[in-house]
Amino acid sequence: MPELPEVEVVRRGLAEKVTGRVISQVEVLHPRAVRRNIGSLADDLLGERIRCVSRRGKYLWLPLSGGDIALVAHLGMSGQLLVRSSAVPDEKHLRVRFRFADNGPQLRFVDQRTFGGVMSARLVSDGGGGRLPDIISHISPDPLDPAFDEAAGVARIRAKNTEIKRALLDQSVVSGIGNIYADEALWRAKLHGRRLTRGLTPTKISELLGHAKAVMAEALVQGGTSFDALYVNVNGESGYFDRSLSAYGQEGEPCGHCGSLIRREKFMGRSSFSCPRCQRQGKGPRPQDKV
DNA sequence: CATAGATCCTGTATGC
DNA sequence: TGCATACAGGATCTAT
Repeated sequence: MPELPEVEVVRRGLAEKVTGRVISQVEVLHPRAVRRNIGSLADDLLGERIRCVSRRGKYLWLPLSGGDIALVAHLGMSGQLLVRSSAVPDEKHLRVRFRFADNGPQLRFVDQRTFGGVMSARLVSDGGGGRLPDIISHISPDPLDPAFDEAAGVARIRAKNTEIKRALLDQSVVSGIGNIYADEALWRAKLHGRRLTRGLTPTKISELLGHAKAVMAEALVQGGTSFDALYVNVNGESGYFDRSLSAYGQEGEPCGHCGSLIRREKFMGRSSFSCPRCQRQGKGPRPQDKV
């Protein structure tokens, strides 16, 4: 559920509440919530000061004062990063707790489904003057990144011989987009997710990326999207963008463009929502055809 | 190498 | 009422 706008809301909250603080204790309550560390999570983090909070796509990372290591977090489906006073009782699905040397509010990683996790990683060059954790070096820049190169993004999509929604959801092609915002961007571009990348003009793909950027920026202004209170900011509060969705979850509702009823289809083992009139699947070549 | 499908996980909703 | 099943789905692993 948390996609780029929701993760960015969390990033801003963390930047305000944990920047500059020194980690004094790491308590792992569920081993599955921690993976791919350099050494032990506690050994890598204890005594380190948090320099800032960075994000690429759906990944967050907190560079540490030592200079070469960061605390990395991914919320998965149901992960939450909460900043809570020690007086607040432990959440039912509390997985990892970070305490600080100032004895102020704790940082808690809470995750019902444990698809998410926290880990330590080495910082390496991102090839453009910045740094990012080595374990996410395969993740492409996201459309809200000031350094996002739209022409390069179009080229990466065109280089994939697959359906356009698959390409949009592939974080190594363009990051930050999940099932909700993919459906919203495709609806705005009047494209069916099964249309093939090879059958689309660079102009159309550029337009689609523009819609993805716009819809995620609009969602961010409203604090993100939430359906069931699983997604919350660091204070445990939900966003409001679900009231503004045009396609995702709107089965049977009239399309905002033409009034046809939004349909629901299975795609990649999950639900996709689209307008049967505005978003025609078309014919065109099949993915297995040679160029 | 690239792409596609299975898999992890648990709470909620639905059906019989 | 209670049990079984479907569903939510991002990223990783495995198979082709």
